[in-house]
Parts: sequence; structure tokens; C-alpha cells
Amino acid sequence: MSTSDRTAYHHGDLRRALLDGALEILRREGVGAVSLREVARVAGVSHNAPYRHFSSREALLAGVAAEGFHRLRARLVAAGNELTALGAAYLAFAVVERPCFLLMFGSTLCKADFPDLAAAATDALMTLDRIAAGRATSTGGPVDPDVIGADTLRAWAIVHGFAHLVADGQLSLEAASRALAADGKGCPEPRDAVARERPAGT
Amino acid sequence: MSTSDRTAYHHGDLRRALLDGALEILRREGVGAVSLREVARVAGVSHNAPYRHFSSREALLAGVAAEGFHRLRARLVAAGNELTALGAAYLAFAVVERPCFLLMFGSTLCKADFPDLAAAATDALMTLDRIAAGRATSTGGPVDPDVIGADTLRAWAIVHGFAHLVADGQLSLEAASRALAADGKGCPEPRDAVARERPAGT
DNA sequence: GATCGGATGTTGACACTGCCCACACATCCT
DNA sequence: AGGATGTGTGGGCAGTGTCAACATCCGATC
Repeated sequence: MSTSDRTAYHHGDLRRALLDGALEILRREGVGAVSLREVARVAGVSHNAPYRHFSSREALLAGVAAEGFHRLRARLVAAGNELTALGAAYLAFAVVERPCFLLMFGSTLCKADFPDLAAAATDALMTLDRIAAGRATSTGGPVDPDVIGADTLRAWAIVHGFAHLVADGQLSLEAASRALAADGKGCPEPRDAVARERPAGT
Repeated sequence: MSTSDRTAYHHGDLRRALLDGALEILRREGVGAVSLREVARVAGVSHNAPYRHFSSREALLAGVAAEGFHRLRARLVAAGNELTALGAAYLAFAVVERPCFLLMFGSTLCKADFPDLAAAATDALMTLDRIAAGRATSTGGPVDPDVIGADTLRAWAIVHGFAHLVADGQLSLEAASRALAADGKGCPEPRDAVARERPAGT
């Protein structure tokens, strides 16, 4: 009834509508409120229509999470290649997209069950490494700590830790940002000095 | 029927049995499988008995999570006061008690709704700071970044980040342990030198 | 252009869940 | 002895995920 307005029997792009609706509900009311029936209701279809596009509720959530990783990746790319800016972007995503962030890195989904989700996650993280280290890495497969830079790994852990602490409400965004900025400058120890040499934007 | 064996009508210590049963199910089948009815079934009581001890499913989960924080605290205390050992203990908890860890730091529970849970969390984290910094801090209330040591905050974020990455399966335990150990020695930069001077056990 | 197959959406049903109600039982206090 | 109170029971309701059978539409093929 929206995109191509065929006959009102076939939706047009129900899969897209379901993902959008699910994200909307996720953002407003949390992951617990995302039910197949409610999402179907929002999309204006019967309670079983979603099963033509997602094999289960988990699969729908996996789709939403995968798109979350795509957005995270886009934010990282847009942040430029300075470590501090990358960290800020990561943190901002965790705050602005809190419910989605918690879905992406939570216990609800087992990434092994959803290859697309796993790929999206790896892709985002490899992008982070590629930007931070200023070199090209292949995508796909699990994160290999021997491939990813040791510096990037450490930076990732710090930022990820702060992001979770903030998302959980254990720490204020201000405190985390301050600590993160201080760490970025205060503790460089350039084992992988090449990546740090470039002045970068901001 | 267990502790004091009164009349088999009154359970004896149902609250305890419910918490134990819930933790058991949580460990074996994940948080999604923890339902009030199933927990009641395991405890051998009617489907409504749990409501005499927990006002909702969330409240039961909050109780389980609070006990998780107590166990985490115990592990930290037992680990001694060397930073590396503390980090390893934190990481070990995330791996061994993965479902509980994810419940404790996940989006399922809003800590603001459960004061006991919030207190348990703060208590564990303040214990971490107290051990790491070798000084006494007051307990209760949210974590104050001006009270907690800057060094501890940074260490906490790193360890917490690695713990989540491992728990999510994004990183192997070995890689995280290695990176953590390397970081513990490689990047001291003792702003808060007092805490590090003591040789400590192990 | 008619026909048929596959993709997509619908209706109905079942088992399960959280939560509310009224009721039964046990214990304790006066 | 006799309520008052805490604790467990049984029934019921609305909501959910999922399955099976059916309806409808689109596009390829004759």
C-alpha cells in the first residue's frame, strides 16, 4: 500500500516494513515489546504474515541487529580516522541507539545461528580496525586477534567497555567521554606508531 | 519439604528454592527459558506461589542478578589485589557465568526499578575499586567517577569490554586474556602510583 | 491469452506465558 | 479459643510464538 500500491493484498515490501516497525518499537519500548504480532499489526498485515520473511521472532531481531551493525559501521566511517573521534562515535552509537546496541551485543541473539548477523558484526569491527590501523584487512569470518592490530584490540575493548557501562547506566556519558579522551592522549604507547602519525580531521 | 519439613503445604524456604531454580534454568537454557511457571514447576509448587515472594518475573530475575553481583564480588575479593589477577577473575566470571553475566549487565533489567540490584552492583564495583586502589570507599549510591580512581575506571572499562566481547563470542578467551595481561604490564602510566606500589600476592 | 506453479498473505488453532482474582490452609498473637 | 496475617492453590483472561490449511496474486510457459 505504500511503495508500489499494487492490490493491497500484497504489501509491496513487507520485509522492509517489518524491519522498520520492529526497530521503531525497539527504540520506543525496548526489546521485550517487540513481538511478531505487534510488528505485524503496525505493518497492517495479519499476525502470520511475518513468517513469510522471518522464520521466527529471533530471526526478525537478528535482522534488526544486523542493520544496527551496518549503521554502526557507517558512523565509524563518517567519524574519520582519528582514534578519539572513532571512540566518540562508538560511544555515541551506544547512547543514541541504546536499545539496538544492547540487542546487538546482548544475550538475546546467538550470532552463530544467524550468519548474516555474524557477518555484519565482523564487518563493522573489521572496518573499525581498518580505519584505526590505516590498512586494509579482509572481511568475513570471526575476528582474528592475530590479524587485528593489538593496539586496535585494546582500544576496541576500552571503548566497548565504556559503551556498555554507559548503556547500562553504570556510568554517565560525560564521565566516560572524559576518561576516553584522556586515555586516547594520555596512554599512547605507540607499538603501532604508523597509525597514529596522521593528524586527521576534527 | 527440605529445611524444616513442616507440613508440605508450606514449602519452608520457597524464595531460596525459586532463586536456585531460576539460576539453574538460566545457566542451562538462557534467560528466555526462565519463566515463573517453569521455576514454580521445578520447585514443586503451584504456578502462582512465586508471586508471594516476587512481584513479577522481572523481580525474580533481578534477585538472580543481585546474587550474581554478590558472587562476582566474592571472586574479586578472592583474587587478591594484583590488577592482573583481578582482571582475570572478572573475565573468568563472564565466561563461567556467561548467562548470569549477560543478565547482570544486559537490557532485560532496569536497575533503577530494583534498589537491591542496584546496591549489589555498586557494592561489587566499589569493592573492585577498593581492592585496586588499596583504599576504603563508601558503598551505596551510583558509581561516582570523581570518587572512583581514574586508573580503576580505565582498568574497569578495559576488563569489562573484554569480558563482553568474550561473552558475545566476538573474541576468544585466550586472546582477551593475553591482551589483558599485556596491557596490565605494558601500559601502567602510574598517575595513581600509590595503588601500584604494593607488590601484592600471587 | 489461458493456465499453472510458486510466492505471499489470511484464518484458525494450540500450547504456553504473565498476571489477576477468590479461596484454602497454616501459623502466630492476643 | 479466635481472628489476623502470611503463604500456597485453583481458575481464568489476554497476549504470545508457532504450526497447518487455505486464499490470493504474480509471472513464466504453452
